[in-house]
Amino acid sequence: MSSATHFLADVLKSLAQPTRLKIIDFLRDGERCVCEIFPAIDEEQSNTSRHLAYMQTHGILSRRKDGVKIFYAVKHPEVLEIIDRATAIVRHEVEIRSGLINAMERD
Amino acid sequence: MSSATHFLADVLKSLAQPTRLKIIDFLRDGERCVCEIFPAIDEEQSNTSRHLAYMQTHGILSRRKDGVKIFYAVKHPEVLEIIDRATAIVRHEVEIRSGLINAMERD
DNA sequence: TGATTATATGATTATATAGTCATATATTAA
DNA sequence: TTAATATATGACTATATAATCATATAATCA
Repeated sequence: MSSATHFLADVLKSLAQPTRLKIIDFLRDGERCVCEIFPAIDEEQSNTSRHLAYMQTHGILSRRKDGVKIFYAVKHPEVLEIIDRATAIVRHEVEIRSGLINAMERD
Repeated sequence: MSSATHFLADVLKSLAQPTRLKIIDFLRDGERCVCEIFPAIDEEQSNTSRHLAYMQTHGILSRRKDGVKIFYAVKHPEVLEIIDRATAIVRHEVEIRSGLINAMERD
């Protein structure tokens, strides 16, 4: 299997996790330090730190150090575009499935 | 954690796997039966069948039966848009990283 | 220097995932 | 009815993942 396909899968995998999606959503307004991120998303500091490191390693987030604080930011605008399109798919699917439920109820 | 975030993560997870990416890429031209898909991507029939079922369950692929054959197709155009944007991220990252390697070699 | 704050990481556990082999099921053809 | 073909699935294994707790490291401040 080509390494490009694996790299592509890894980029998508970096987004395909609830805690990471919450982090990215919180970073929509711009860069934030870890100390702001983990309380905002209501996750443990250590777990948040691991997910941030994961996304930075996979090229999804940038990292900047200022004193003791580490600031992370979304690195590519495509990340937010991907999430917006995936959200559109979720919306379509919810519509389709609620339509099916309504049709069943009419039977 | 909200169920919408989990649904969103599941949609992205359906795309974030090398074998599934190969399947989706093969389906870019339109619907294909399982018997065409698994030889094209060079995977076992059973493994291919599982990934197809996974993506159909998660709303990524549509499924149509015609005799013994089952035809699958990409259900939402956003799926291909997502993959194209993730590919752009991969390209940017490869550029950034090869730039870093060149800079190291100049030192 | 010693205390405090911010972040990262080792060790561990529970769960999820991908893949394989063998086999079941369903449809069509002979 | 039997054989052949297409697809799905049970059982299993190896590996990856997410989360937690405790602790290490690094920077700043008193």
